[in-house]
Amino acid sequence: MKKNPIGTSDVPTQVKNPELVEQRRQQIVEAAVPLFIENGFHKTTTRQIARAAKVSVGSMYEYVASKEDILYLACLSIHDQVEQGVTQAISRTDNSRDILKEVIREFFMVCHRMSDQILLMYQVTKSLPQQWQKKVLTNDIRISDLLLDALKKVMAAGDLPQLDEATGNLIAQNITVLGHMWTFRRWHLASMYSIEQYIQLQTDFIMGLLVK
Amino acid sequence: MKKNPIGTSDVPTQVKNPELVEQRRQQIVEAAVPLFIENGFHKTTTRQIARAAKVSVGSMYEYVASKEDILYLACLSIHDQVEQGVTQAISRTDNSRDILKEVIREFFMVCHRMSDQILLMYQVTKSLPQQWQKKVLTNDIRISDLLLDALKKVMAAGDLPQLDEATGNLIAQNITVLGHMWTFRRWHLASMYSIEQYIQLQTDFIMGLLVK
DNA sequence: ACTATACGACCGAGCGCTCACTCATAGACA
DNA sequence: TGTCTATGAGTGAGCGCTCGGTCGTATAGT
Repeated sequence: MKKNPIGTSDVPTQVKNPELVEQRRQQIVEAAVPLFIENGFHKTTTRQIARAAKVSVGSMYEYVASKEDILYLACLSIHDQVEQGVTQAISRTDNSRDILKEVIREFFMVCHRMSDQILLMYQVTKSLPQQWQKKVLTNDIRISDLLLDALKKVMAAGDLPQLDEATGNLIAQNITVLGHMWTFRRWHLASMYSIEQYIQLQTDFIMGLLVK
Repeated sequence: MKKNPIGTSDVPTQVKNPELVEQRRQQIVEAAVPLFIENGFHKTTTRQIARAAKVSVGSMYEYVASKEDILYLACLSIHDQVEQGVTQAISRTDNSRDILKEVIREFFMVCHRMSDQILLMYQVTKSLPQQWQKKVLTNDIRISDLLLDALKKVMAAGDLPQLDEATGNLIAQNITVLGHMWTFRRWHLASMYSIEQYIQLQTDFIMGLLVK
């Protein structure tokens, strides 16, 4: 089930050989993402990307129809990494007690590691062609759904009160966003808390332990 | 204490008359913000802004040194509106019981009203000149501090357990971010909850009523 | 009251340049 | 020889910003 989002995507290419497409696109995206993070999407030029990817401009455009395509591929790739990180983390903690707390911790650590990339997504989603915006947003929600699964497991085990669908869903999304918060408020948060403290406090907050 | 952030700012101008600067800049910003929201900062041209503001390009550049200046002024203006909304809301609920809940509701309603603008800020902050990025981020934190004040009032009234500084601060920031969440996940959230339901559920969540 | 001078806001054609994208050609491999 | 991939100089559309100049009004001089 190693479905790769870059090769099999809805982005057209001139090149016949699928493995080559796969490989070159990875090359391009891996070069582009740091540039986007550093300079932003709009200030990054296609020449820069090509140079960093060690491909010629012309060649690059064999694998991609526009600069925006690269951005889209980058979003897919980032999302894929986050999702992998989360699923791995979840499977790793599957049979422990306190699954939820563990999952929160692991998810937050993923956010911590991928801080810059997640932040990038917040900035650029609106710059994508309409048709892809929705796709990227939907992807984002898939992550929340993974957390929701964990939450449901805990509920099923009877360690939590039964919550209705709407409430459970919201909590899952809250966890996601509080993880992201560490990325887009990092500048300020990190001056007050270490990532460990942050996780600790937020976990307590989520579990409803802080107030009352 | 009607300190206006646009006229008295650190953005240089060629024009001598301060009131005129004030007025024209407002004109420009009011024209620019909807364009930025609709097309993004980079895809909006200076000509478009000038046209929408009913000023000539040349004239516009008498009040502003660069396109980025306009973005900065826009950020200041948006922040100012949010802050005003929040302070007004707080003063309005000052002597009621359940201050915190009221403040949360009012803040969330501000986020609801200013959805597009807040979303814009998330996208563009990184496009600002370094020197102003920090300023904008710091502004953002001032809002959290307003919420923190409300929280402290409640704690002082004994209606909440005493929380240490670090914890209280985090809760205030969480409230802020959960408000913002309604703006950048609105597309998905609004399909499940009305703003009223959202406020209700999030308030319960924040007050620690949902879990356990 | 009339003219001369100065001032400062306003204007918009156009300059200089950047950058996404193309295409004619070359190379690799079967 | 024919097919697929690689190349990078070239192109032109479009952009932010400038600058020489106009015009309305205030002030000074007579």
